[in-house]
Amino acid sequence: MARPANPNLQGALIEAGRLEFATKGLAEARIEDITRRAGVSKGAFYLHFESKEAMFEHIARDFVDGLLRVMNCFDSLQTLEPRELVPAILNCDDQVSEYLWEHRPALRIVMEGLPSTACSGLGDQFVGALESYMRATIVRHKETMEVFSPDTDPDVAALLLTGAIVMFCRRIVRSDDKPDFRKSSIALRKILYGGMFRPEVGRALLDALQAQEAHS
Amino acid sequence: MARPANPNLQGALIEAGRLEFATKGLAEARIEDITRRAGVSKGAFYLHFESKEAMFEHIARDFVDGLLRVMNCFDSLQTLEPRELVPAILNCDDQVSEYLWEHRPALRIVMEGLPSTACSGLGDQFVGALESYMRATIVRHKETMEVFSPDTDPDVAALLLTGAIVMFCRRIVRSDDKPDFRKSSIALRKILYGGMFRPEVGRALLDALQAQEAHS
DNA sequence: CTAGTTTCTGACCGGCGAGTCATTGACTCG
DNA sequence: CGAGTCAATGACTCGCCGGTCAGAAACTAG
Repeated sequence: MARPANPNLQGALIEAGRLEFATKGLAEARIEDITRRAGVSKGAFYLHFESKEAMFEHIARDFVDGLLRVMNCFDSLQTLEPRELVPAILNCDDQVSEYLWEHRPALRIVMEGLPSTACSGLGDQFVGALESYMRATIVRHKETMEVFSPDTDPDVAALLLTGAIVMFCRRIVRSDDKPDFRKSSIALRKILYGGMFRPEVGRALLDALQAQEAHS
Repeated sequence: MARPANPNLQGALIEAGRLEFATKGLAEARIEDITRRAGVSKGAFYLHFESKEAMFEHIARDFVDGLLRVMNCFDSLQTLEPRELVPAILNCDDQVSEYLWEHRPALRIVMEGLPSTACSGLGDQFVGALESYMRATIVRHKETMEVFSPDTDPDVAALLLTGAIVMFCRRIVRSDDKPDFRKSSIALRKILYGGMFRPEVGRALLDALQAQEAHS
């Protein structure tokens, strides 16, 4: 029973924060720049966020949660036959790439290290989450699908995959227009599958990748 | 002909700076903390460095220059027979790992992103330098050595290798005691060689890796 | 020892920006 | 319409820290 709050304010602030943090980082971003970009006064910021760091963490957490949700699509791969596998994998790759591309400012925020006390090692946490997700997925697939060659160490495979993702993220953050994710993803998987999978499975998947490559 | 300057002062400052920057980052590190750690007064800092940023850049550049120098050992691989190759490669891996381990504080500094204006994208520059170094090496080896399978794209191979290195750097920065680099390096190369090299070469190198693995 | 020179010290200054809060004014209800 | 409520404002405060510089200290030459 009084002046109602502007329902878009928090959203506008967060969007402005994403952009400011993405270009300047936590330390260099100024609250007044964020609020100016959102078209409100400085005081309004503190109606929605405890502090600059709180907003930063909010944005980062949001992004990582969303990403992990999207990445769940890899779980559905377990039930597939090898022949259906390649298109399904590439589809997952597309979804993840799309999410990353859509959320570039937040991605950029998260990719920076930040060893400060407040939001200690955000980039680290991000990469760590990716890596353990990849490892878990690989272990599960290794148990249920019999495609991995038996001496492929899930830790090492996870490291390689995560490293590749990190490099992709880097490219996404840096480039101004959308790269051809599909192409890169095929090229990468060709190398990885040749090295990680049982020879017969690897060869089959490689052929399937080749077919997809010609197709697109 | 007057009071002689303390010859260790600059070195002590740099060492202190490395440690402070490594734990707190550029923005959070305080000049007084650096000088206190070095056992000198605040003013002494400005006898040797223009500003905080200048010292930061100095430390980072030093580290990257040294790393690229160490990585030149990969150049000598071109003249080797496939049979001698694996021990030589692992030897190079050891040298690089050793350098990274020795310079952990500086590595940590460089791994953080820093989108600020002053030292824009230090981590980015570092990874970029690594990637283009890897790409150049791969291209050269591809021309002269005939081990790569013809459809291995140097860009993609460089991306994978660089990603792996970045993940290694991350592990080095995080761990308190020295990881077993040799073991990880063998496991990684097993996967990569299976996927990137001509089948006959790949198999030979894989066997050699297996032998090295048993040996250590 | 003294004068001259350079290193090193640390109290001080100034600017900057996070966070505050008295005030304004938009809105609701009766 | 007027009283009451709460969102929103932005001038202000305050602490912090990068950077300075007058002076003390350390040393040398003669």
